[in-house]
Amino acid sequence: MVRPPCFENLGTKKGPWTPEEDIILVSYIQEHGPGNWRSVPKNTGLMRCSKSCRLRWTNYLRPGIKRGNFTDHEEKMIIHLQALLGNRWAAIASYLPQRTDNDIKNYWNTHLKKKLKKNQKGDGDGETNEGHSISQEKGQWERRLQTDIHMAKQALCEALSLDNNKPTLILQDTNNNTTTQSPTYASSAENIARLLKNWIKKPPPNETNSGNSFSKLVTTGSSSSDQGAQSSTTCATDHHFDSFFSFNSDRSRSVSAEENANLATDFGFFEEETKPNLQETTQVPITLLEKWLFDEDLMNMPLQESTAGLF
DNA sequence: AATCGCATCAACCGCATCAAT
DNA sequence: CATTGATGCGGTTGATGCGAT
Repeated sequence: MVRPPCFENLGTKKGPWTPEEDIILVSYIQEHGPGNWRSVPKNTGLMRCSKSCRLRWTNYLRPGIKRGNFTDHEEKMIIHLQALLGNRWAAIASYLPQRTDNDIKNYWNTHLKKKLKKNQKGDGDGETNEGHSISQEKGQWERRLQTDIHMAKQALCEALSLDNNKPTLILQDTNNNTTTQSPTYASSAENIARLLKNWIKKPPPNETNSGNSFSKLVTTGSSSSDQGAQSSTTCATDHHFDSFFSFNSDRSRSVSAEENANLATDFGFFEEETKPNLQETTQVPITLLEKWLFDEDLMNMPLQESTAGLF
């Protein structure tokens, strides 16, 4: 069969997204929810292919995503998970709910690879090199198993979260008080607000250039795996994970729920009554596997040692 | 100040997989 | 079961920024 090209329509726009396009996309998703990407360009008039819209949303505009400034812990996790799972970025990203697979992939290729090489030259016996070589030895089924366990857990978590008809986002403040909020596009609104601020400061000469300058100005937003695109429920699940894996030292989750709400409201992304509600939530107990996976000491241990008990 | 080369990261592309019919 | 369309994933590319010269 002949697969239709991604850019099904002639005249489909490529390259960096403009603020206008972002706003259109966010508004549309706010109204209709993520998914059914095929219909997005049709219904919004965006001259982008469905794939491009999905990617833009999942990697950049989706709420609850953190960009740049990888913490030491995140770094270790990525190294550890990469050794374990290989280049399965989506699977790795599912353990770092605030990060997108694309972000992790980029970070791996630009920073961590080099770091590992350096280490390899330096002491030849670093934690990570060993992990890497072991990953080669580990059979594919083992990797699959690792991911499948997580997938199953995620599915379960998702199923549980369906109890609450309204999907919720879970936030943790500086006092480690966990709160939830209904899904909003606050982060996206924040992105766009910031972006427009810069946009106004630095009005681009024309539409084409505007995208470029804009894309460099915006530094927030980007998600975990593409799962984020599936539904706001999944998004809630991501935050669920994030909240009970409170390993992330960089807890400065950019903006609080309330700040988000205000910002987004200021920006007119949702009506007053749809402002995020802060409510309490139950914590999901951490599993042994995840305990093992995220244990700080284990992360510093050569992989072979740390996996000894599992296989 | 101009040029060059490297680093970074958003976005693209093609293939794989899933789901509907 | 086969076909087809939609979505997900991972590798790669290209535009841009930035430091060195």
